[in-house]
Amino acid sequence: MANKTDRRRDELAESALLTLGEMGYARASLREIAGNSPFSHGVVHYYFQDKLELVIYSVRYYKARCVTRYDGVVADSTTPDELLEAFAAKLAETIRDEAPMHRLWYDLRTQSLFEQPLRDAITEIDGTLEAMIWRVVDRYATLAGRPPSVPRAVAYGMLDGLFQQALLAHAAHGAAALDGLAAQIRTVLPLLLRP
Amino acid sequence: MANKTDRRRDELAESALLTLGEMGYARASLREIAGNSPFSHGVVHYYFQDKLELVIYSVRYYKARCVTRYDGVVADSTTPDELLEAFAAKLAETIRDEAPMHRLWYDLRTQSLFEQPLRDAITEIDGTLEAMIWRVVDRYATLAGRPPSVPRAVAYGMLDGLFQQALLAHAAHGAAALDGLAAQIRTVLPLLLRP
DNA sequence: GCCTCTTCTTGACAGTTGTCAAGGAAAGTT
DNA sequence: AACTTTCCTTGACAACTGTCAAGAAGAGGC
Repeated sequence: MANKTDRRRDELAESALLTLGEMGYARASLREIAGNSPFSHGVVHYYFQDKLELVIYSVRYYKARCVTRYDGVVADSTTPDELLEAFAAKLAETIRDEAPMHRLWYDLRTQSLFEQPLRDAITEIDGTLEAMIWRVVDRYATLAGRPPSVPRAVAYGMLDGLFQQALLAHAAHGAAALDGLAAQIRTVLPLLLRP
Repeated sequence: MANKTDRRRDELAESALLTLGEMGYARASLREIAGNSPFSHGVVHYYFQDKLELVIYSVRYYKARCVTRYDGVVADSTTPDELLEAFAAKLAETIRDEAPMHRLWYDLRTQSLFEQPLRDAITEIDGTLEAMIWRVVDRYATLAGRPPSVPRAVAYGMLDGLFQQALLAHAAHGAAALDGLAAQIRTVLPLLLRP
């Protein structure tokens, strides 16, 4: 019973993510979201109290899957350079394949600066992303036999900034920007280890 | 004549920035913007063609002033450490004093991922911010007598990412986050120079 | 005073939004 | 088969949006 309800919620979340990724948080109306789903617009209020609740549920639903994106890279790499290359490739790949989801994430994170109701959920998810990145950096340090030179928050802030710039460049200049990102990662990751 | 018109445009921009910084791009209506100005809501279309034109004009108006924010730091510092401390302090200060303007900037930059009409203006302004940051890093390198270890775009992406995280932390946990930012800058800036 | 051009206000327009209530359809239970 | 509960659609609501046209208010020249 709760199972079936959650199934529907997930289904709605999946449709919502499509629309949200295409239009952004502000311009994605419930009617548009429902239009990209097998249901009508009224059903949203049967499964969610708010537009906000739907949005938060949806982004949680997405991020829950994507925080494991680099775990394979971490597990499979046996040398620092191999990890670095695999990580850089994966970063570029996800911009290429999931740009709408990433811009949605940055959209919501920025909206959380204006709407408190979003803040807690966003802060929590951002923390899981930081942990995800730190697993990569930490493994990279282990493989290199050198300790990290920066704390978790710094590693995440730096790499997230580069990722965001790459996303912007990808939107502006197309796929060529992705090569730039890989090069940047090759420059930056070694700086995150003590010499 | 063109002078008086531009005067009014600036006046409207100033009011618009107040409202935009408070509500964000999506929820700041022209009526609300005009309500925080000495004029009525119709006047916007006398001086601007669009809401978009007003918003772009406004953010340009603001950023034109604020890209010189660190020029004093660059000009007055005589040692690497002095520059570093002054830069870190200035970063924290502007989050404390101008948080609404910064969240507006990130809001617009993210919206440019969804609305092409915004993209060119945003890309151009982002370039001036990159140049602003590079003037700091370049001067830091000169004072230290060591060359930078990363290109412009990397320096900007990294520092912008840290700044954004600090802005988020400031919104979530208050002014305490600003000390963290200063500490992070002390950690990161030296990494941007070749050993 | 009269006329003209600029500046600004008012009021309306068509469209969209989140929300919700009323009731139909479907599924499950007895 | 009758009844109950769950699920979903439809249609309406009040509020809000960007835009624009009509005309008032003001400034300046004659």
